Amino acid sequence: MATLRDVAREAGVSVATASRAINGLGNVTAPTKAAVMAAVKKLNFVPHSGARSLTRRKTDTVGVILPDLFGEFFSEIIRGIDLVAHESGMHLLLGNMHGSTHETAAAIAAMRGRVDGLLVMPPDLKPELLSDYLDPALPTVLLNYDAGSLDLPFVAVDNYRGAYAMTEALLARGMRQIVHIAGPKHNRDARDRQRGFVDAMAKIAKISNPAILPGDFSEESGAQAGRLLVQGQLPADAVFAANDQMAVGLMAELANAGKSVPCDVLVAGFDDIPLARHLNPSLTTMQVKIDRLGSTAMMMLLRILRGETLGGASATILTPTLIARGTTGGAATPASVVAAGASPT
Amino acid sequence: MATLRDVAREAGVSVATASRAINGLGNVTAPTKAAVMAAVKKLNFVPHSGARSLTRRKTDTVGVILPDLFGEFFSEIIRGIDLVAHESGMHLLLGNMHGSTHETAAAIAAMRGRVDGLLVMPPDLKPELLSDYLDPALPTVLLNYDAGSLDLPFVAVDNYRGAYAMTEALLARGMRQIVHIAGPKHNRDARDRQRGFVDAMAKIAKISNPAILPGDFSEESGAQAGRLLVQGQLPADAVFAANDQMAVGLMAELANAGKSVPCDVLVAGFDDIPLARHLNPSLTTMQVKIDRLGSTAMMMLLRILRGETLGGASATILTPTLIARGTTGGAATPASVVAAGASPT
DNA sequence: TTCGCCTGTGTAACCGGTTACGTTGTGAAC
DNA sequence: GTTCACAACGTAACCGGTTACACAGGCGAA
Repeated sequence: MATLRDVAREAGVSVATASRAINGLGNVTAPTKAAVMAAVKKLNFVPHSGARSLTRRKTDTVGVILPDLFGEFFSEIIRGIDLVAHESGMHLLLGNMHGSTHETAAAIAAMRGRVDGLLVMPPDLKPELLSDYLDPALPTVLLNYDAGSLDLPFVAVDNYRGAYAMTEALLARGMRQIVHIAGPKHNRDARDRQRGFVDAMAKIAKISNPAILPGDFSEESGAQAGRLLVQGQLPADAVFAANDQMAVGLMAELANAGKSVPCDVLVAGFDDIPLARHLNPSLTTMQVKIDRLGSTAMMMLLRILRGETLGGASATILTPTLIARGTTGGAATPASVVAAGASPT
Repeated sequence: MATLRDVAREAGVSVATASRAINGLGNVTAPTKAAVMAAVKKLNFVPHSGARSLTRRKTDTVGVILPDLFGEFFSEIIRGIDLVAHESGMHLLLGNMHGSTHETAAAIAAMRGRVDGLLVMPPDLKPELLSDYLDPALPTVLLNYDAGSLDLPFVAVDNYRGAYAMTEALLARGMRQIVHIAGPKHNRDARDRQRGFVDAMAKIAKISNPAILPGDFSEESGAQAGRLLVQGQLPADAVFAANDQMAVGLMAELANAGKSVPCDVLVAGFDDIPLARHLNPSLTTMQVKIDRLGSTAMMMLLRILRGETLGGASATILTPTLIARGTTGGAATPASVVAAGASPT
């Protein structure tokens, strides 16, 4: 592989001149520059970004550290980040904390010297731990995590208001026996959604201690809740699942038991996964624009890297929007609707 | 940020000794090593990977260059790659060619000095162009691309045999008027699938020139094909779409027209996207284990990086497996089946 | 003519690690 | 007591770029 010295020798100039010519800095005559460029072409020289980043003290790369997340959520976040990063010529270095606290520390440490900034999504991590791992000198934006006491910029989804709005909508349809299927206990999103549900029930319908079934965001846990419901243990005219996956499991179980949605019971989810609109009936849900989460965070990071101060914009809260579909008898999306996104092949 | 010299000074040793102690090389007494380690802790020193990779001439990073792919396909590939990379302590640098040839060259060039090897998925690129862009000195494995004349290792899906097998299965059910919805003309996968279909029809049922409708892998193009079919332009007892997305669009259109699947017509797809099992009826399809594609490629790359020769294993072909579901009246998967994969939140 | 000043270019010191090689000191063998 | 081998450690060169600074030459003004 050709180095800058090779190019300089070939062009008959010094490395300094070659560097200046290549980087388009001033103080190089046109003929000299042409000679350097010819040498570059001839040796097909590509600057060694590792070496360059050593002196420039910037890598044009941001580290993205995500938990063990697969599926649409993961790829949408990356897509949002990439969209913005690409415009600014930044690269993405992926780190995975694989669900373990120890790995999280390792993933963050491994980024040193490789990245200019960090985008971290630590769903189940305590803020104190997080601040131990994070390098204060490395600009960092948190994804889907309210840093609270920590003074770190973040972008998050307003799960509370989303759940509140969905509950309000169900109540507005006259439902009163609304059952909530909760997410994992330790998960912040799940807790906020549950709070939103409980508060809406209390404030709007004056119902305290509404029915809540346990769940863990998995399809199977939604199915379990469904089995409890069809056994008639719990009267319900509507079910609000803390995410779409559980709603899917729930609906399958209801269908097995001959229960009709939305005639016998309304169903609502949260997230608007691509599957939601294809269910039969299609699923009413709160739409979270996941790619926006990534792109917003990346934009914030870029501004920090440019030395701008975020000021009041150091925290961004994205509000989800309600998508009324068939499971609440709402505007059923025609089955022929065309899903956004490219084909998988 | 503390450097190695800081650590050495703090521990009262030379940089060489500090480096040896930290990297666990021999020739360091226990007390010296302890002193160095104490200094490391005190200054919380983390080696600068950029500088390290400059001398070591390895970065412990592989570049992953993908086309503009979103959704499940994208994330499954990454997941497969990450699984293997993580075990070997390798990092992933993401590059996106954003669908343009020019960007592809840029993405590859930007990797120089940042990565030890490359995983590239260039679905619509001509081999000649590819060889221009690729650095022969940089170990590269191609994803889902048979390099043909180029002598590059690759891992691909046997689209031909998959399509052949699916067609064979439809024929075995007594179908004879099988219509194929093709994918984009320039797409290799699509072409191979079409060939598999045509050959199976010819060899097994002695039917030449079977009916083929155009498509582009999008849901909408599947719906268009569906509209043609319900207008009765073309007699059909089965439809084999070149991917699942188109099958989804097709089925929606058939349902709109009151056609019953599988009573009036059988439907089959290709890919087994997560949605497939949730359709009503559930979709018969060829299952492609996408994560395997990524993990296999990564394993091949690792072997090359370790200096092993791949020998005969320089090309890996993954064979898809037929999943018979409701749309062919086959073993309908119970609706309550639990989907694999984590929840999106 | 001499003194600046400005422009184009070269020299060499970095960036933060790794490592070849040289130096020192210790104990065993003679 | 020498000699030698070997282990522990230090010095400095290097990886491949960037860039502060020095330097040479050309030009206009005094």
